[in-house]
Amino acid sequence: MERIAEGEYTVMEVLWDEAPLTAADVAARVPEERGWSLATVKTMLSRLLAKGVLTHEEDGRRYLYRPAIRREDYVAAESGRLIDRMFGGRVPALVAQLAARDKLTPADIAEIETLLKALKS
Amino acid sequence: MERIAEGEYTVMEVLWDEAPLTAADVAARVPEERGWSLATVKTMLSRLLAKGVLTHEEDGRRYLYRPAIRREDYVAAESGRLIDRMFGGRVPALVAQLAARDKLTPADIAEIETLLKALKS
DNA sequence: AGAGAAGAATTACACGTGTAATCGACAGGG
DNA sequence: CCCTGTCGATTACACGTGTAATTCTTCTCT
Repeated sequence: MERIAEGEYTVMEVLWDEAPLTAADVAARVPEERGWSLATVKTMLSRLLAKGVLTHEEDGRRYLYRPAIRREDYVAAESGRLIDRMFGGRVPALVAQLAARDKLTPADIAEIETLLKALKS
Repeated sequence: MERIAEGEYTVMEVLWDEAPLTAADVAARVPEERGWSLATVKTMLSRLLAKGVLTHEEDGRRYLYRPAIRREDYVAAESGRLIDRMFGGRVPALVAQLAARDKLTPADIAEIETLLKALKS
């Protein structure tokens, strides 16, 4: 699967959330903080099309864009890459890391335990 | 903390594993698959120095390089970024993701459970 | 002493990315 | 029917990154 840059990912998020959308609609939904012009958003859309992670269909003289890949798939691929690179592919090493850094609230812990328990049945 | 590119990270790994090292030593320890020339490794070292994540001390007419940041710190920062970006900062969402993708072996599950149990005391 | 090896520093260059501006086509309002 | 705004397409440009080669300096061996 083609890699998606960080800025491009912002655009994908918009479309994963709601699709299909026109370029203008996407621009309107991109988080304020990015402060992007419509032109910038259009560049992103072209590049994402070129990467094959978006498709577009014509709607009069504009396009409606929609994701060509599923968010879960991409997220899974990216998480996998990180776990491989930084934790030797060992998920428990990641969890240990988070624990050591106090990134786990008691609620998180409980939730994860429930989740794991369900897996074993 | 300065961001470290993927190739640069390879070099950091070498030095986190063993330091201080000369440029030639680092080059010798970089994984074969990268197929890097000594020149390339030296470029990486310079850039990492410029980013402030390495330090060097003189040893005769060459340098000995060593990490200026701790691996755990960098790994924590990167994992945090991923979890924020892709899982809205929710660790359980990440774990659920991994579970849904069968990324968790029974051994992993057991290990994580033990880990979490230890946290609650 | 001179030549070659070994180091770091400098320069190179293509590709991806963030961030647009500009261009050319067309549609709708006056 | 023409102007103006709206589209997508094309072009721009600087910075980071992967991947070196070249240059300048100094040490060492003959």
